[in-house]
Amino acid sequence: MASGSQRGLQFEPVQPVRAYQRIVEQIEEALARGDLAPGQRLPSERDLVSQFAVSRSTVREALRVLESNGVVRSRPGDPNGPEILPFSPGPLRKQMTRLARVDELTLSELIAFRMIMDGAAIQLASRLRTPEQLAEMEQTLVEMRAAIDVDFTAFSEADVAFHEAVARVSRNSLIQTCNEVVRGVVLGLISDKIAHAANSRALMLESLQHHAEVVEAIRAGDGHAAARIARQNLYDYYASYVPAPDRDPLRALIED
Amino acid sequence: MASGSQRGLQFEPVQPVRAYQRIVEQIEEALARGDLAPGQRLPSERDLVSQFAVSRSTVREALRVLESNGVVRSRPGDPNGPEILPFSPGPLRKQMTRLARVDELTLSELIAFRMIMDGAAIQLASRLRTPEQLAEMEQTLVEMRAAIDVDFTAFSEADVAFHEAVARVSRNSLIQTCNEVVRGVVLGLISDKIAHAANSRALMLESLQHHAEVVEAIRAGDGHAAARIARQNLYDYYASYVPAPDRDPLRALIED
DNA sequence: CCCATCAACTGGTCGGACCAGTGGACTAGG
DNA sequence: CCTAGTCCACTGGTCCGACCAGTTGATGGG
Repeated sequence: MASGSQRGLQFEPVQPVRAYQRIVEQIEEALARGDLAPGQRLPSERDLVSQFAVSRSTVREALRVLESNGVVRSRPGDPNGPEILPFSPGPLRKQMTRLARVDELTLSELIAFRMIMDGAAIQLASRLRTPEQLAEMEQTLVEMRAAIDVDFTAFSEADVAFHEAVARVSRNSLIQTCNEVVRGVVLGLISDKIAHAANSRALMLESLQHHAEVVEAIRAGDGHAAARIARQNLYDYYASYVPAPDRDPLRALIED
Repeated sequence: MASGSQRGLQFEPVQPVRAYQRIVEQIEEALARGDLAPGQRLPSERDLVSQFAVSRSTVREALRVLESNGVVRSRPGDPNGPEILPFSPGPLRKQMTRLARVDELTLSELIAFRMIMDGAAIQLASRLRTPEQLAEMEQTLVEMRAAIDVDFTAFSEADVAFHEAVARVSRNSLIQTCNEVVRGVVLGLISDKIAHAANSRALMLESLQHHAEVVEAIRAGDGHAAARIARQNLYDYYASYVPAPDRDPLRALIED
């Protein structure tokens, strides 16, 4: 093809590379190469000024970007200079929260995502769990039961603890983070509605029952059943807040 | 509980909140509230200086952070001021890549995530697809077959097109984006290894065969089978790059 | 030997300055 | 009337110098 032969000298749109960006790149490269490791310190801003041969404003803009990406942390007065941080999922979480908060995202989509993630985590957990971890999960069940007589928020916290325990067992930090983020966003959207629910005690009891069944299936090592029950539980718990026409995809995730 | 009664006056560790951070927060809040929407413009830096009552350096540091998070874009000379950007998966992918590069995220975890997401997308697609969308998927299969005789990268591109078509049908943009991001990260990690694989043609043929089976299951409306085949395909495709002890959780996602 | 003092740094913020661009208004030419 | 060219107010990018509050480690007195 004629156009194919020209691919070699195709031009790319050129956007100006700003000075602070090249500083960020240099530091990130040094980090990728291993010349810079977590725990080490960067030279002070004024030293960086002379090393990079730019003004302090430029150095500071680069540092602010690195800081917001979780790469370094600056503390005023620290004579050792900015610290290289170990990698943390914090910024990833921030980005995912942003993604989940974009208004084009339906409550239905969020809950579908939770059903998928939570189901997968439980499926993995029923295969990978140790006896101690199983005991840990059962302990969170006890706490949930106790929380029913206290408060809805207490129950909600215990519920979160259960799901976090499961996510830990899945040994997949991506699942863990996604679950955490989506749960937070969903709760932010409808926590007020749930709190005002009339028959909350009945809901809590039913939810507890479902969770117990999940743990039972995990104990038996039946990941498939455990995941199905978990998804069903999420559906029962949230479906009433989802507009009826949007419930179809959720049901598609339950039926096998 | 005694400690429980004190929870009300528990103190939290306080770290200095810098001026530029509060600017970032205010703008992000306005965006979350909907007072600011993609496509709109921010006032010029000098206007922001007077609105926030801080210096231009501070405003600029805030803008640099927002810019590195993909929230705004500044162009020199633009009289309309910085532009609010629509959400882009770019920064998300950057963070995930960063984590993957330091083994904070295992290749095994990434692939497990892909198996989960892709499986779920296909399960949803087999329920929600229209006849036109089914035809669209079959079209991508044709392109994959044609690409086998061209190039591995061409095949890879066609494969991406297939998965994107499926993700679209799932009508869940969260799944869509997550899939896209993780796929990009995985490819960045092992694309070079795959390219050097000896029997790449055999692999491509096998992969095509699997994809065809998936489409067949989608046509039949058997979401469960379709998802299982898809996960199996991903496992066969990537397992050899995963350290043997890490393959156990992946297999847990295939067995039902 | 311990502890209070102090001075040399640190990062955070400010204000002003200059530059190379952009884009809209304005004007001369059709 | 419309078009094409010029021009200028304003944009963001960068630099400079200054001040402040805070930390830290050395210093010196008990």
